[in-house]
Amino acid sequence: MLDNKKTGGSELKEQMELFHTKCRQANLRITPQRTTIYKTLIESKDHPSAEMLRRKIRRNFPNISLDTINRTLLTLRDIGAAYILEGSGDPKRFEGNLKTHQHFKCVKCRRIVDFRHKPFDNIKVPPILSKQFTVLRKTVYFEGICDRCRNKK
Amino acid sequence: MLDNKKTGGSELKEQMELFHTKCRQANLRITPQRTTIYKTLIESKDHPSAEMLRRKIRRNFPNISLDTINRTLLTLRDIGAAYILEGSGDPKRFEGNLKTHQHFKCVKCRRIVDFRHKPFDNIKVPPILSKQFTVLRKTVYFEGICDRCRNKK
DNA sequence: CTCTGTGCAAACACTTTGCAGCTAA
DNA sequence: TTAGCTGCAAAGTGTTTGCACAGAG
Repeated sequence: MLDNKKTGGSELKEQMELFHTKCRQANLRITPQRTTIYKTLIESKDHPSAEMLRRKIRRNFPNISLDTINRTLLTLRDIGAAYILEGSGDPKRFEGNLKTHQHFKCVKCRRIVDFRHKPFDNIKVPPILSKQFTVLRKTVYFEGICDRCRNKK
Repeated sequence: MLDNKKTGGSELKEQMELFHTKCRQANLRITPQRTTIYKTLIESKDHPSAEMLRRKIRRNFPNISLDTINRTLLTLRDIGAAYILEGSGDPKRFEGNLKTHQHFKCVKCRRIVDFRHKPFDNIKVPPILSKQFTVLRKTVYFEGICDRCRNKK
């Protein structure tokens, strides 16, 4: 992370215990695979895909299968221990409206709703970014459950 | 779009002319397929995927192929007439760090960089959204070219 | 002992690529 | 005429699913 303070070394152990508690609460078994996958994920600073994780994990755990990693990552998301940053697996969705606006996406039905909230129109690129990168697009993004899906069940 | 003003009816014609100009500037031919795809895209309020567009277009243009739609959409993006909102086609990328922070993504190498800009930590959900939807995640997101890729060429 | 998790293989969905024929300019 | 575009088919990549066995609780 840009501009990051060092995180204490014993924090990891703490986080793993917290994770195991979370698993028990969700009635999930604590398996070596699950533990390794979670540990490798939170130690990774590169927002890994399943395949990227597999490469790291296989050094110590040669027989782990990609399916297990995929399934486990989705499980982690379901219990709120991780989230998907990028790449829905769903098809690409295109926007042709170039006027500044923002988006809300329903995680259930995948509907994407445009909205316009003027205070978001002119968010500034923080200097820490513009110093290093060329920013081409900036946006404020919300995700959740839409009215239709909430009313369904 | 939530909270939208009506757009004038003749705006479409204007936009199509602008598009054709853009094509000529980019040395792209103006084909019936391209015209239809662009027109259908900007008339769609649902951020369509290639497949969703195909269904709409096939009513009037039964023989259009999905590949053409896919290719054309990428072309539209390349000339800046559209952009990809969602679904990179790339594998899912996971985040295990649940502390509030923001992301920058390089569109060339797909590197995702964390950063922290405190003013973004507590963006408020606009009432127009919270009235209708349950917001689970909110974030400020930047996209562009990272230092490494810029220095490469 | 029981029931969830894992690994394997197959199925699936989406996207990309190569190529021959077509067409806008 | 000729470069770029389209449609088709095949290949490629990532994800999901069904099933039998293994292992956590």
